[in-house]
Amino acid sequence: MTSAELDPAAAPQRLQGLGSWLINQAALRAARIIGARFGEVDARRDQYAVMVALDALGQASQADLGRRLMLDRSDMSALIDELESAGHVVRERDEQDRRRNVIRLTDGGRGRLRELDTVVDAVQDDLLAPLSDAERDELVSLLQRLVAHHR
Amino acid sequence: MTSAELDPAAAPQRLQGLGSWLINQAALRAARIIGARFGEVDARRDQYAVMVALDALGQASQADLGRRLMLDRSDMSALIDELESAGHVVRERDEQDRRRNVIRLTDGGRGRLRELDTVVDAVQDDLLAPLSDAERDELVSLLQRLVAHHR
DNA sequence: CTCATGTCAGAACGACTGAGATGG
DNA sequence: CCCATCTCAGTCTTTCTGACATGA
Repeated sequence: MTSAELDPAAAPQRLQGLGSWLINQAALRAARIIGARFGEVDARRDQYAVMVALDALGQASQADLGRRLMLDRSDMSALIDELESAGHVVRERDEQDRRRNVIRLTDGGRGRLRELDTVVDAVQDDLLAPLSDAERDELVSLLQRLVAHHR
Repeated sequence: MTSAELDPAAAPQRLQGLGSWLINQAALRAARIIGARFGEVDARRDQYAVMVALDALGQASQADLGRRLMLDRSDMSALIDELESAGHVVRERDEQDRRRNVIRLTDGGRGRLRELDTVVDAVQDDLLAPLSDAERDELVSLLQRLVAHHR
């Protein structure tokens, strides 16, 4: 009998052994931590994801960003609007394929990204606090395979 | 260079190494699978969680259920309403503490729970498909510790 | 007076849907 | 013609807030 079983207000074992339930609970915790830390600097997770992708790719169309980040095209419009009016990205028509908007990070956007990177580091440390470095790698590896499988 | 790096529409490595992002992506996948499977039998995840908790505890107040399952007590009202009108639970005033509602599973509710258990098994197999049994245990164990730490 | 409980209305957020305009 | 991209308006779902009445 472990001490966990003695917790007077714990979820039932049957749920705690369920991957689907645990993943949802973990995501709930992650969302709260992210919401708190990102809220302090007036940012959101999806904005950060877009900027990371743009930093890695150099440039991308909105549809491409949506596919890579699993964000809907319709939500991407408003998202890019925000980043553009904040001066973090520029949006230009692609002259090779004039349906596309080419999105690129501005210098200001790169600065903002570095700022958010420190926030993300803090989120990671907070969220994964109970795990050792090796365990964090293990968790990341397992989740990578799980996510990669469901696409 | 692994094959994953060659995926033409993959999220950037920087995001894929982020526990918080991966957990959210995994939760998104889980939500879709759960939504699909539970939708087929006209059920939802939170209804299942409540019934599992009641089956384990015998009975519980709404506030207690909310604390154990991380559901807001304001949302618990409508949730219990649904389960009650479906005949899966009964809601009675606690005569020892008349602020509380005592919730208990009905026989019909226990039958419904067994039905949903088979759905949950299918969800687990689908969601955790790419992982071996040992890896599933490892993932569950890591997530348990992560969730337990953030309460 | 305080705190906990249950109920309610509504806000906030994220994910999604359908339609239209433009262009390859 | 068909298909992809972007935009817009709006829905659906889950989570959360604030308020209130009741009662320990």
